[in-house]
Amino acid sequence: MAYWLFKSEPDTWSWEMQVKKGKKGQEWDGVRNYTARNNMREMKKGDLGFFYHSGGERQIVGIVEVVKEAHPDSTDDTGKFDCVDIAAVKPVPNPVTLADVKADKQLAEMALVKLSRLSVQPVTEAEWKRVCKMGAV
DNA sequence: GCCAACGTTGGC
DNA sequence: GCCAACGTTGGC
Repeated sequence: MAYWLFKSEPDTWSWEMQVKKGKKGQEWDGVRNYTARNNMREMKKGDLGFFYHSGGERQIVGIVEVVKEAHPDSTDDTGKFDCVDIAAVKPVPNPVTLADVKADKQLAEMALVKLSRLSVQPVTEAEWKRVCKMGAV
């Protein structure tokens, strides 16, 4: 089991929109970055991820599950990019903000801090547990 | 709205 | 294959 973090501008694709898609989930399409694509290719069905709102909110608001492994991105006409399908699992009762992550010594090495521009990031098991604890999951 | 970080593109 | 120019992202 691996853990990930999906970033999105809430104006473009929000947690609320993700929840409305239910258990069937939704293609995480539109990614045009090779590192992010490669991360998605590593994902297995059943892997879990955080759902992070960038922009004005900057906080982890929910937990998602990979429901379909990497396949060609239907919105990409170059054939270079893949995406996975993810479904909302449950909200984070106490959203963990970027400031919270930065202020926590155990999370200082998180990709969210170190690789702030990467839209699909790996999360270690230790980081996962720590954020879940902070978020009262 | 600015700016730093960084990925991508294109000329050589 | 290198590197400068450029565009985009995202935090502040």
